[in-house]
Amino acid sequence: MPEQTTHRETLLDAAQGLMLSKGFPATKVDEICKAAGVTKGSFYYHFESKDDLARALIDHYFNRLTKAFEGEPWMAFEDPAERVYALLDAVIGVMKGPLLKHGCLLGSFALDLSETHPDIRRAIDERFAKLVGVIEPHLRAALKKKPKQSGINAKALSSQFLAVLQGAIVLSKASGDHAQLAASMRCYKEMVRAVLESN
Amino acid sequence: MPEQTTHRETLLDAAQGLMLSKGFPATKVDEICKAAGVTKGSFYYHFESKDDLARALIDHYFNRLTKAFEGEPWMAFEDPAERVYALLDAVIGVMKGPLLKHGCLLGSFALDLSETHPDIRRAIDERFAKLVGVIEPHLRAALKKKPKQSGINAKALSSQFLAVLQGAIVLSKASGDHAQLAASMRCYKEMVRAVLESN
DNA sequence: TGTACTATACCGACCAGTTGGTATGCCAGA
DNA sequence: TCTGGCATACCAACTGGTCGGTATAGTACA
Repeated sequence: MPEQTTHRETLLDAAQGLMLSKGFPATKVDEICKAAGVTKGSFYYHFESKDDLARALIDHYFNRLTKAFEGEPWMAFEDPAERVYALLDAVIGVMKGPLLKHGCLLGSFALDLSETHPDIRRAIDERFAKLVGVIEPHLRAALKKKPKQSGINAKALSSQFLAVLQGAIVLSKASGDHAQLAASMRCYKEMVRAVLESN
Repeated sequence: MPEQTTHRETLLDAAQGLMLSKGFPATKVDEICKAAGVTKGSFYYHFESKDDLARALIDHYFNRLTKAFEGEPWMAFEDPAERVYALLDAVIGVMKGPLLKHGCLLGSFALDLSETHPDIRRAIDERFAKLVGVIEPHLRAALKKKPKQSGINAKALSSQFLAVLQGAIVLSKASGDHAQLAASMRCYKEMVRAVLESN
């Protein structure tokens, strides 16, 4: 596939920006078209419906998100705990970029559409599982190296990572202060450190 | 003030239920009225506009939330750490009730309305600060009793509490599994324990 | 000349908000 | 005790703009 020759990508990007700030239901198709500099006919050539766009956006957004982590050198560390810390630092870096700074499309869709759009709920759940799956093996390995086991397991701790990420977005939106995002993730990192170093 | 003789409360409750599941923009005024068994004229007698209802709902919801914690015996403990653990257990209890099980109105509004409704954003931010303020002094006291100080302060740790709460809701909506809610909060509790017991 | 795509005008359902009205309770004056 | 004025609470029908989606007539290029 060559570079984007069509308006499809433009529409996806425009929709992503608008929906990150207002959510899916409040974002109107006409508005997306205007922002993309594209007409409505073109929109409905590329997408069956507004819901269809939502499904496409989940893919689009998730791909960009994973791409943002490619090339990050966090995997290089020998020690699993160090890998986890480096990964969290990489996340903090991505939080400053356009993909997370103004919200997370997956989280926003989860709140707005989960109960009315079962297929979308499932799509989001899958992507969430993949995100959690990135950090989980390293946390598990780090926990195994611990002398004393606490009541915390790798699965809960890695889900917690995503929960903190999503919650941090909610708080930063409410406060209007993007710095809160990184602060929450740093706090999670320190708490993980406390868990891994407790003995 | 006597018992509710008007439809105002009924409308607020109906709107709360609908908006917890679909969010504000997707919930239609007609729908609220139908759910409340009330006509539209009555709605616009009690509320100036749909946005006005949102503002009233923030109050309504927050009051119910704080009321749900009244009578909880977590303040009784001498040890500040024990107070924190008991408070978190109380939160886990409230998470099973109707106020949090299907979402949090403040979080949902924060994502959907923060960027378009500055006054609502501010109202939510205030309530969030109050919620964080409930746990913060006890965490601070517990941290002071610690032998060695880590890089974690009471402010960050108490904000983290709210972030985990909000994030847990996003995850539970995506998974369709309400049990995730309590699991996240229990994980936070154990992580706090690790922080407080690390030496 | 066909394929891939774009532009414009339009439709019908929907939806926030309005209007004009009714029922009820309360209080003042005769 | 009747009466009339007034405020509160509520209702049903309506309005005008909005929004998701469509129909159709194109254009650029192979």
